[in-house]
Order: sequence, then C-alpha cells, then structure tokens
Amino acid sequence: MTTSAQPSKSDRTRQRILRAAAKAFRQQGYTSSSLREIADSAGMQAGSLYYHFGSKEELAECVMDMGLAGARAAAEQALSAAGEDADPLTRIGAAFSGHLGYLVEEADFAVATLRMLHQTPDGVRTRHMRKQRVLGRFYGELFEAARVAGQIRPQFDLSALRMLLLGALNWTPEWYSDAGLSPEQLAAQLTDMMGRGVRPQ
Amino acid sequence: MTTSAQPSKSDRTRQRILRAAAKAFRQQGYTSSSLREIADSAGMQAGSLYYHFGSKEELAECVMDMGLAGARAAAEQALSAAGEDADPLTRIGAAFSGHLGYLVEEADFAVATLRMLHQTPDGVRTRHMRKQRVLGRFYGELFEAARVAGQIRPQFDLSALRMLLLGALNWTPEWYSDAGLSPEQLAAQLTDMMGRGVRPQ
DNA sequence: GTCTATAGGTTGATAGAC
DNA sequence: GTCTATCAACCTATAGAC
Repeated sequence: MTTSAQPSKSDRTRQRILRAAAKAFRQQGYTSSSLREIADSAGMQAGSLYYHFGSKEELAECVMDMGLAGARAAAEQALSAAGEDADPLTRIGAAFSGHLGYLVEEADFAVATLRMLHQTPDGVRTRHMRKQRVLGRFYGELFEAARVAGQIRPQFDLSALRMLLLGALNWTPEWYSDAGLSPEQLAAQLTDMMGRGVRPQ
Repeated sequence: MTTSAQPSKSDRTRQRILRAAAKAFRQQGYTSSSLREIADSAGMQAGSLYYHFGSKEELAECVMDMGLAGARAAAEQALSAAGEDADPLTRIGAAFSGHLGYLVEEADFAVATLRMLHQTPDGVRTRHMRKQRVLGRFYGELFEAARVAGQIRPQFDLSALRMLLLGALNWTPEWYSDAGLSPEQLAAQLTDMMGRGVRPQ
C-alpha cells in the first residue's frame, strides 16, 4: 500500500533533500549551487542524491513544481475562504494575500522557483512556463470577472494589469523583511491601491 | 588627451565585450555564462578578455553599473522633461515611463543587472545594493513629495508602496513582448492604477 | 591587443562496495 | 540507501609568443 498515510523513510529523505535544494537554489541560483553542497546540507554525500533523483535538472524541476503548486494552492485556498459571494475585486485581493503569504513563509521554494527559471536547461524552462499558465489563467478569470462586474474601468488592458500586479507580488521577496508589514497588511496595501488608487476621496 | 571626443579602439572593443556580456548574462545569468562564450560573441578568444577586464567578476560589475546607471538616467531624464511644475504623481509617472523605456529598450543591460544580483560574489552584490539605494532615494523623494502634497492617502506605507510599484516595473521584462502596449502606454496603465485605482468613478 | 596553450580547480554523474 | 572513489568535461585565470 503506497497510499498509506505513513510516509516512508525514503519519502522523508526526499523531502529533506528538496528543502536543502530549495534553500541553496534560492540563495545562489541553479548553476551556482553544487550537488555536493546540497547533499551536505541534507546530511549525505553527493553520490547518494542519485538514489532519489536522476539528475540535478530533475531535482530543480521538483523544487520548481513544488514552489509553483504551493503558490497556486495558497492563492486558491485564500480565494475559497473569501467565498463566492464576495465581490470580484475583494476576491482578487484575497488570492493576492494567500499568494503573498506563501511567497514570504515558504520563501525557499517560492523564491527559488522564481529565480531559477532563466538558468535551468531549456526543457525544464519550457515545461515550467507551460505549468505557469495554469496560474495565469486562474488570475485571468478573476480579473475577467471583475471587469464583467464593472469593477474595472474599460481603459485598462486586463492582461497588462494582471501582470503588473503579479509583478509587484513576485518582486516582494527582493525587499520584504520581517521588520515591516505582515503579508496580509502588504497585500491589503496592494489591493487598496489597485481598487481605489492612492489619491484621497 | 584621454578626454578626446574620439573613443579609442580599446574603448570600442571594451563596449563590444560589455554588450556581449550583458546579452549572455541576461539570457543565462552570471554563473552559467562562460567567458569563452562571451569572448566568442565579441569576436575574440577568452584569454584576450583579460586585457580589458581583470576578472569575470569585474566584467559583471561593469555590466551591472551600466544597467543601474542607465535606468537611473532614463528615469531622471523623463522626470526633468516633465518639469518641476507638474504635480508629484504626474512626476512619478514620468519617471516610471522613462525607467520602463530603458528596461525594454536596453533589456540586455537592464535585465542582466536585475537577474545577476543574487549570483554574483558577495563583494559585487553588497556594492551593487549600496549603489541601488541612490535610485531608491530618488524615488523615495518623489513619493514623499506626493504625500506632502496630499496626493497619497495617509494609510499607505510609503516605502511599501514604492517597492510594490517598482516591483511591478522590474518584473515587466518577465512577460513584456513587443506584441502588446508600448512602454509609455504600459507606464500609463501603471500610473493610472496607482493614482485613481481601477474602479469606475 | 590578441593569440595559443595550459595550469589548477570544481562540477555532474557513474560504479561498485557495504 | 548510503558511502567512497573516480572520470570526463568544463571553468577561470595566467604566461608567453607574436
């Protein structure tokens, strides 16, 4: 029964390797991180990694899959917590808040995923960009719903607007530090600016 | 007379190397780009690079200096073109527009600079982050002026607001392609959202 | 200024013992 | 499952000819 609730020892070792890899990839990127270093951080020798992963490339792709899936899951969970009855802009704000929470709290996976994209081999990169489109469509539908509901003025290019805001989100790890606002507060600032603008009235 | 208007042959070769390096660094990052490849793209052998630059690290730092200086110059130039009499939010929009124009038109230098930061050796990185603060202060003063003029509601965290918007800007190279809006149109979308928000009225 | 040749080091990956 | 040992490839940087 591989569907047992108990994770095997191999499963747990695999997770330990993935965490070590995410940490290294986040700090130094894909190419600068050596398997020796990742193995050491996971408490083993470099050669032993190959029992769990076929190649460095495959290990990186697993980290990126987890980072992307985690961000998406966080956004979807926050969205459903907001409820179907909330108005579309509020729902976008909720998704942003969940998304940003993941970016900050699971920064190793989330940031490694964002930073590795342009260093990984072609196959990994193109596959990952294809997977990213699922998240893109998720947000695309939220923005479309807001536009249909009349909450977004028609002069906005919906796709550009979405990417500008996701850019603001994805860039936060570059400057965010615990000393300031919480992820929720930060997401609230972004959502408030998006909806009403910074001007008074 | 090294201050002559004529650039020497050495100067022009140097520029050719820098362009080749910026292109490679943008596409593959710092670590994945080899000096052989950069030299080849500049029409010379790897060893010959060392006549012009002391090390790979130094070459990267030059590219990053140019990318940062270019972005700053573009923002400052657009700001002064807007004039001192323009209202503060309009001035911010003008700076964004110039900044974004540089990101798109000199993408090799601008994007290489953004992407290399977390791959370069410690010395290069810390020095570059110090240089970045000049641009941070530049925008910080523009936002402060807008706040003082009452154009930004007091509930906004000025620093977070600035970084969110600069994040939206810095992320554009990840998705921008010529098929859509011009840099000016895109900056206008961002500025309009910042000022009035997306909601009608 | 640019070339060739190469030193010296690190890397991803494999093979086989345990 | 993990270790040790090692290979082949690649890298940055240097030295010396031209």
